[in-house]
Amino acid sequence: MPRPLPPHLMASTDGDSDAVKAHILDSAHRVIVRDGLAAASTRVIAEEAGVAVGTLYNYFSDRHDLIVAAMIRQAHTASQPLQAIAGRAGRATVGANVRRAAGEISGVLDRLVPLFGSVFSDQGLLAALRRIFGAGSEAAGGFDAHPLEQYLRAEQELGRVRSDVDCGAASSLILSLCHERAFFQFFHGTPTDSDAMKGPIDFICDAIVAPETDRGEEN
Amino acid sequence: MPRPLPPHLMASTDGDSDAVKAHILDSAHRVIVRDGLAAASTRVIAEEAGVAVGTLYNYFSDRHDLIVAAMIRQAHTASQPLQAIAGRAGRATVGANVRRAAGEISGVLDRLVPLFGSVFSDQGLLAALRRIFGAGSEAAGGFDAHPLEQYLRAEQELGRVRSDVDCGAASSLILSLCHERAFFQFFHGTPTDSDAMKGPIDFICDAIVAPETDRGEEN
Amino acid sequence: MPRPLPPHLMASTDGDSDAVKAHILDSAHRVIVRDGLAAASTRVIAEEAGVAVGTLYNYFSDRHDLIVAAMIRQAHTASQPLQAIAGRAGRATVGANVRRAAGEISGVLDRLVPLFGSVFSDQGLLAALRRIFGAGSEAAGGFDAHPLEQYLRAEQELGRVRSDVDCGAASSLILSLCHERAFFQFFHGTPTDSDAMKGPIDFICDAIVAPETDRGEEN
Amino acid sequence: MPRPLPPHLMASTDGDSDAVKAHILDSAHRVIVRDGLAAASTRVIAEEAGVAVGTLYNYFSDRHDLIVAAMIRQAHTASQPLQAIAGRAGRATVGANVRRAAGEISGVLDRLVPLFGSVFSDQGLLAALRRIFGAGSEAAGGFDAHPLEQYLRAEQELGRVRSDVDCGAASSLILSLCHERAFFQFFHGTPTDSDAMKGPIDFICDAIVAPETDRGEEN
DNA sequence: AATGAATGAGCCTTCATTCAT
DNA sequence: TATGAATGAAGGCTCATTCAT
Repeated sequence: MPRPLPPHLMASTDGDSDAVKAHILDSAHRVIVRDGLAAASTRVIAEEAGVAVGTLYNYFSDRHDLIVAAMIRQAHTASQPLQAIAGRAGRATVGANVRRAAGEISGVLDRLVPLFGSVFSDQGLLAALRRIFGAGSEAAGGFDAHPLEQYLRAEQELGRVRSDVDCGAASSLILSLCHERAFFQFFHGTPTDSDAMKGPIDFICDAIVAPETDRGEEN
Repeated sequence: MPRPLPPHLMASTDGDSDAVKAHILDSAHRVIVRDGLAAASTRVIAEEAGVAVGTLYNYFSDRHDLIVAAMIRQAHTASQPLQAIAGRAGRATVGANVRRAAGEISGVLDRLVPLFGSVFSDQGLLAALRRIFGAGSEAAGGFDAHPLEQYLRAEQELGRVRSDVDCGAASSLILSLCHERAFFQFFHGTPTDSDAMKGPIDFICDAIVAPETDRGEEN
Repeated sequence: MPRPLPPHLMASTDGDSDAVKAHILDSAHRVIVRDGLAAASTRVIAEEAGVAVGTLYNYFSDRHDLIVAAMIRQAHTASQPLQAIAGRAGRATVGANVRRAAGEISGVLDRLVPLFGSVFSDQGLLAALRRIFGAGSEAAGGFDAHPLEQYLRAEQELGRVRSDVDCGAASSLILSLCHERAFFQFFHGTPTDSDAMKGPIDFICDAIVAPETDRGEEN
Repeated sequence: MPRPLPPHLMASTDGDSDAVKAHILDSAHRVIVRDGLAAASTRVIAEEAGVAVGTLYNYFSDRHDLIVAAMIRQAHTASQPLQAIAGRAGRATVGANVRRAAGEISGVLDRLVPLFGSVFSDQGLLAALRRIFGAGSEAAGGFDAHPLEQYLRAEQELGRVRSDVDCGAASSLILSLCHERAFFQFFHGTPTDSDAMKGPIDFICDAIVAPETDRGEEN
């Protein structure tokens, strides 16, 4: 009854303990997104991962631990690419950059919302995540809100965003919008109308873009 | 030997079937908000309602049905007062009205988010709600987004909101913001800094208020 | 899936809740004595009782509670008849009465030792029983050691037991002997040689019986 | 790649297979006494011994085998010193020797009872021990009852124990008493009142000591 | 002859649901 | 129509055991 990992897993992880752990976390993530947290039993997660139930406990102290780890892992890996947003100041146009950022943020949230949405049903899980994310400025999705705000401030210094604009406010509005859209999409189970965010984003761009710079080139 | 309802319930419902149903739904709501959906077992709900477990099945076909009904009921009763927003056009100032509306909407969402948040952990529940709310314009919170938009349009007709403003967009941004704030508050378990929304709301007000009308009185 | 109790149980308990509880406790007792505490899983106990596993939890808060209750019940019902020992002073001969008491006590211990012996393997159970039996004079078997001592004192007053005898000591020795014999019997799994206790009991009788009274009739 | 034993074990056992075996058995014994048989899992025993779980199986065929061996080992080593009792005949006084022996036997039983008590919860274990101890005169504690009886017989030959005394009976009573006290102490979890056995032991001494010899010096 | 990850049966417990009363 | 005991599937978790290294 002991056996090494099943061949397919052995092949993809090369027996590396961290790789197996990551594989299990990804399996858990898949199950939660597909069937909901309530259906993410240890048995189902183990099946999805192609290991025995007991094996899970060689890597995590209990289900709770596993679920939390899966969420954190996704939050980190998914939001990683957003760091690039801050560095685009001065290139292309502000409007284009903001729209692109909104699209990227939405993509990230489409992956995180189904995961973190589940958390609200379980007080224990919620408490654990609260502890982990602390009272900092981290968003519920686990990603840092700043790259977009940083970008806007940089553009403001370059004179492409009006000097009287509250960049934090603008950033918050865009993020809220993306968040909301992701929740709606998950709630409805169907892809959002591709330009559902167009109106609101235009509204914000119109309000922040400095007159001389982008006028005329913006949509 | 069909006993009557327990005295206290008999007193408050007068034996009316709908009143008993409402009482059970409110009990379920209380349990979900207090302990999370995962802890809202039939036994706990029955205890909260002061009836026997079996009694629940005289009013609802199963737990699923009961939970969904409790959510819908809350969504309706809680968002009811928001209808008043639309009728305030022309009174006070646009800025004041918008801020007041944002406050009211936040209050409603503070009650709905803990309830609807739970839904994402259970695909079955989610599917049921999707069916009920349809693909319409209803917000995830289950309340209609329109009163605020209607208000803004009315002000636009009165000339107190700039004619080039996309009222739908502005309304969406405000609602997203309120939604986000409510989620954060629930996620962190602590009341949000009272003026966390101030910056973003100011941003929007500045962008929509018509120059001649409110200038000077607005912050 | 609800069903009333199975017919045979319904017949013997008449649906009385206490009777069902007692039936379950007796089933648990049977299992523990037959297979050992380690094998007394909820599933096995439920099977022995002819009910579903879940039913156990309608009567006991958990397995621990059930096991402890089964032990206490046995201790009480089994040791009940020993109270009669104290009242036999002055009848028959002291030797006969002591031998009879030893036999009765042995009979009781034969039933209790297999039950209470198990307790030493489980610190939690042991702690629970310690709490229940307190630090009083109650014997490990849960029965009060006194009836025999009371009997000896009564005989001493009647002059049939020598006035210089320490009745408490004599009683302790007899009880220890019975206890030991019961442990041995259970340990070896075979009935003890019927007069294994004869020598030691004779020893004690010789030492306590007052000369004039029993001499000649005693062995 | 059969690694060597961990350094600390290598140091204390010198790699000797029997020494390692003894070390493991002692570790098992410590765990059983400290936490109870139920808590003596292979993992815990291995940790206590400072070896890997798998290593246990290089020395014992299974957990059962290990536990039984640990018990036997303790029974032997612990009761070893009792052999000295038999050789004290003629020295000091009978009363003093008997009391000393009782104290020594109690000390041994205080160590064995927590170990053997566990055995009654597991029919398989019990059966194994029954097989090993056979139906001989070996006590449940696993120690030979004879040294004390031998001592008494020797004193009888020396005339210091009355010639009409049944030495086997007296020995049995003393052993039973010690046994009982050890069980009580373990059951209650607190050290027994130091002279709880005084009365009964006095009772026996009074009954066996030959008049001329010890009279006057005995307490 | 050491290691410890993998295994899966089995344990205790909870839960939605039913139905005799 | 109110009740709540009975049910058994399912959940989380532990454990003795094996075997590739």
